[in-house]
Amino acid sequence: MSRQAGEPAEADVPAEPTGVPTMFDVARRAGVSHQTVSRVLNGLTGVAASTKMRVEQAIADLNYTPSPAARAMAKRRSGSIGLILAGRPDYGPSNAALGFNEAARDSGYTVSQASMRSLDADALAQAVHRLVLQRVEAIVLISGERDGVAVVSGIDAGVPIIAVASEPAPEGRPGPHRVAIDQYAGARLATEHLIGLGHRVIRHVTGPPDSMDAAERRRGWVDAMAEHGLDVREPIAGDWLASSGHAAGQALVADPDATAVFVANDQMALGVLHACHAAGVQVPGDLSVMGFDDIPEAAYFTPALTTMRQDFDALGRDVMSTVLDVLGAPGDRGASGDGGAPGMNGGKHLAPERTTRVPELIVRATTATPRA
Amino acid sequence: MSRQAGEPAEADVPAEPTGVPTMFDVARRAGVSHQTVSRVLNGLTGVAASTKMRVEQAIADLNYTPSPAARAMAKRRSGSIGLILAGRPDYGPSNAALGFNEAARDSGYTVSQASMRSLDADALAQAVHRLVLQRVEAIVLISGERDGVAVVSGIDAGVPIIAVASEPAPEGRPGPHRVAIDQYAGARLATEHLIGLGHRVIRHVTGPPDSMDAAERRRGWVDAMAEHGLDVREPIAGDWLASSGHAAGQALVADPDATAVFVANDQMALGVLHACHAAGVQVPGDLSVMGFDDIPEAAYFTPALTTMRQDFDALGRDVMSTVLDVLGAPGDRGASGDGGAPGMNGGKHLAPERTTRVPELIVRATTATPRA
DNA sequence: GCGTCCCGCTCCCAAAACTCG
DNA sequence: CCGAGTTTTGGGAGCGGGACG
Repeated sequence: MSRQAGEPAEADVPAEPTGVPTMFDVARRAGVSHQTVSRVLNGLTGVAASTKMRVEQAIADLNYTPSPAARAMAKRRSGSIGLILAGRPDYGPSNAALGFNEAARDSGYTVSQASMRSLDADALAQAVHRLVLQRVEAIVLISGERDGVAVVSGIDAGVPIIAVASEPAPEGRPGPHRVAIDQYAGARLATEHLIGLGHRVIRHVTGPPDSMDAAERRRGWVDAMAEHGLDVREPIAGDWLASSGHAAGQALVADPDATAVFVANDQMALGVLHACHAAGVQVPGDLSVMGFDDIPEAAYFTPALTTMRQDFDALGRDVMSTVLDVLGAPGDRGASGDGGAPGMNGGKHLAPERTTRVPELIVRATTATPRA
Repeated sequence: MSRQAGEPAEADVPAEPTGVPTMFDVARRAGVSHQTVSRVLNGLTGVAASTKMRVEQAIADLNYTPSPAARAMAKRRSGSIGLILAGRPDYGPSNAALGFNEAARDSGYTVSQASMRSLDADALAQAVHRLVLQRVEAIVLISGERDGVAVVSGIDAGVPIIAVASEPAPEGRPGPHRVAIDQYAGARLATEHLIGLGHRVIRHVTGPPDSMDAAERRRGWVDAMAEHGLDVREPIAGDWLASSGHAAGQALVADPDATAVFVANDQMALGVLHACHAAGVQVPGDLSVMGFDDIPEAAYFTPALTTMRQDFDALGRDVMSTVLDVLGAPGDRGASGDGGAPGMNGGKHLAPERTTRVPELIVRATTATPRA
């Protein structure tokens, strides 16, 4: 009886709804029960075609849309996935996140983002916690930091966690599900390209120590060199930023032996190029430079950068596909990964291809045969 | 009575909760009623310190966290804001989104992301629609497209919409709330820097026609030139990508008069630099080049790029601050902007500074006095 | 500080309507 | 015309918390 008094006394016909219409409003208008409305809403069978039509008409008339909160409460499923993007919003992560976002939407999931510039352990743990409070059904972590994944593994989130991580899980502690592009293979390809050109002394500029991608790229370089019987020189440490590439470049130009360098990402390669130019070192005449990522600008570096292209968009989709697998596999809800028999992923959603993607070599103008 | 039969006959003591604990579980454990729990949860007064402590202990013991769905339903507030990031995830938008995300979190809001690579009208309208279905309390659009804002203005979302848009609203149709960095002022600063150096023929490479930022930067360039009595040459059309900058650069090097160029963003400036290098045109000796944005790589272009720095992170925070204002101002819930008296924004949250930010000139090595 | 009702929807169960032989 | 078997539909009890009285 909280209705306003003084209404035209119209028997007991419930007044027209004022705020957002509910299922009951629709039901009344269609002359059916709320239950029937629920049925047509969820596409259940057992509703006469004519009734269904009436209900749909009423829904349209009222401009009714179901309340996600009520639905989530009743079904005990939020229908949303948490996404944590930690660190600088670089080309790779941003694009992977976008691909993931679109894939999630296509699968009917909503994505709740908890991004942050910082990648310290506390902040990360808090982000996971906030997402858990939100009752997301899974958490996706995009941040190549090894420690980040470790932090997250340590949390018993109660929901599956899927991380973009190119390194395999450490023995014994499975941790989150891992998805990635094969950095190791890409690095080998890059190094072999240089070797194939005839280079013998190929140096490497790494990414930051805590980056798994950086470690895998370095490992690929080491293995390729070793396999070809080439000397593995001490790598030069970088941090993904062009500035560190610049510093590395200054060290490189002082190395009389090096005829080529495999730089762990394009931004640093830009820095190297800059240093070479400043020092009068010709690229690729005096030094061949190889990048990694193929950011859109790479083709317009001076000279145009030879690099490894990665399909980040596809990576994002792979992540979502993994989420679906994990969510579809009952009994696997929890932070820890597949402790059971591998390969027996019996979810209703199966990733069409679970083979890891490999970066693609894009040859441009910074690599050539070494000087005679 | 849906309990499993065969339980140890233990009178009628409600069984220990099995799944996620609820308020009632907490209440029982603390020996209070469920809404006393609610009170301490919401920090309301009127709870004895001792009781409060018991409740808190119970909460901790049970590891209880309130259900956001239930709360949303009861309070009729989702506590979440929708974010649409449309188009390529470039440096600017990505960082603004990050800043926004962090600010939203700090304000206790959750952000539901609906991003997409495409920026066509339909996709955008659908994104808005999906967000509305999710009952977000406001929608933020980050995408410099004029049409995007137009599309969104046309939708009666029923919730406030805040767009990053550097152009003022067209007369008559206020549309969404607008927040931006002052592109016009930045462009004037850039142009004046060049003029101050002594350049007379300064050309301009624009961003895509539908970009508001591009239009404002162009307008700034035009006005600055005109005010100094300089000839306003036909601008060269670009699309933000380095490739278009490269094409523009090729046209530029063929222009014997031009001694400087103001390029609408750093990526295109990179393309211009590339073209200059290929054509043997010295920068800044023969041609001064000015960029816009100051992406992290700009300092390592060859030569290092003079450009205008924008604080995207702050922009993101400004957006959130505006959202808070709008949400705090009752009676303004709807897609249309402030039809009322401006300045009287009486929300409980007031942006500390609502003055528009201006980009900052970063002088590096691509600009100099024109050749004699 | 506690009882009570309500938020908007889903699920379980039963009632009604219809089909046929 | 009846009863059994099938649809189609409706009733009511939660789900987990918030606002009053």
